[in-house]
Amino acid sequence: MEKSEGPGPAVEKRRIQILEATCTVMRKQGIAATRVGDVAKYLGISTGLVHYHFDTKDELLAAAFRHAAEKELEALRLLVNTDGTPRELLDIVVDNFFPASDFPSWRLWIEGWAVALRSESFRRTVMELDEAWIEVLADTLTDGVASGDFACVNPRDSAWRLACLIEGLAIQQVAHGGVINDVETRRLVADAVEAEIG
Amino acid sequence: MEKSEGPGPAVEKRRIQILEATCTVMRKQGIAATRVGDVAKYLGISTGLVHYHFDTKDELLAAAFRHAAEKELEALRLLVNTDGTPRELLDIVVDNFFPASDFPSWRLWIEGWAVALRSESFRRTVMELDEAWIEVLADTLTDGVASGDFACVNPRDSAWRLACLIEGLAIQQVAHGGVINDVETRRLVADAVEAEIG
DNA sequence: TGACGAACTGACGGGTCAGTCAGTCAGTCG
DNA sequence: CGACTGACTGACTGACCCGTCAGTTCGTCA
Repeated sequence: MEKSEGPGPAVEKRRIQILEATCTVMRKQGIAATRVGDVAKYLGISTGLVHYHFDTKDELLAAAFRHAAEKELEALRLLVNTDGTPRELLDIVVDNFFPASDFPSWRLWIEGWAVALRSESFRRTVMELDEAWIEVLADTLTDGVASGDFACVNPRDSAWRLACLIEGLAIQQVAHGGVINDVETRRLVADAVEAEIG
Repeated sequence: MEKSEGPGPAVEKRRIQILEATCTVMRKQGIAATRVGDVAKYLGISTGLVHYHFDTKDELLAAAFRHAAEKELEALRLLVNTDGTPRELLDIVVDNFFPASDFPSWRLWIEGWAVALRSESFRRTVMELDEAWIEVLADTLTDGVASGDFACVNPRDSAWRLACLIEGLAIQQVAHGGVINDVETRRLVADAVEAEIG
């Protein structure tokens, strides 16, 4: 068998298994409080094995974060890749973005932004994935403008504003713990959406 | 001298000195990477003395964060407490909020939100201070509406939307490191401000 | 002057945790 | 079969760092 074609499927399987375990632990304990030992214990393997697949803890955490974010993005793209009026698709995207729909993910992102301040690999991941999200929103708006459903002056600007608004609201809701409630948040976003496309 | 009136001025002075040193270290190294020893070394004192004034590291960090945030808020309130048209005051508030005007503070806030996910004392501080900021913005808008300068349907809603938009943009700019540039950010905010008060 | 306590020191205990390493074991190839 | 390799273990180490504590200094008050 040819050996120069990189790691075999068994190794790749183990890598992914470790990545997903790391995601689970990160979601439960937070990125900063995730220990290599916790990941190993979760899988019932040794810490040595984790280090066999990932040289350093930082590398492990960054890879796990990217893995989680890419899976989420892929799921969103699948959702948008359906038939539907521009308005329906926009609602799907905004709903998916929404804090309430998936608290753990927002918690991960909020921590991710903080880690990105000091870690180059996190910074790149967070930047790429965050932009990709906004790109999906921008495409949806652009399509709607092309079909005459929406009347944005500048769809890309609208996408950035809506995305950033939702991020900010997510922080208020997730990190602060419900100063502003879910209903109110949805109303604020809905009004902003109307203002952008109206 | 009466002793039951709490700690003397010397002690209070030392407490504040330690708090501000902690802020400096936190700004430079980040909250998570701030050690008690670093604060002590910065002031040329022993770690024991830091613990003499603050029982635990967590208490120190939370108090330092609150101290910094309250000082910033006070500065903003002073700025707004001047004469000026509603429009001028609004510009002052928005400008002060702005990422570019004070990167280190935004970095501290971004980390603060992440820490708030796990720390009750941080959560309270971040929540109170964040709301106070938004309150200042809301008051400015409300005054403008009362005087007939602005035409917000609901000034409080507008304040929340603008504040969250700016927070989201700050993350894009500070954590990601300039995907979106300063000029573009200002334009996005300016357009949103016009839309809200127009 | 001497007692007293508040402010302060610096060495140290104790716990945590990332990463290492010698060695085991199962599967594969010649 | 026997040599070899790659996946894996688990005990260990070395570093880090929080919080403690016995002891020192110094100002104040009786």
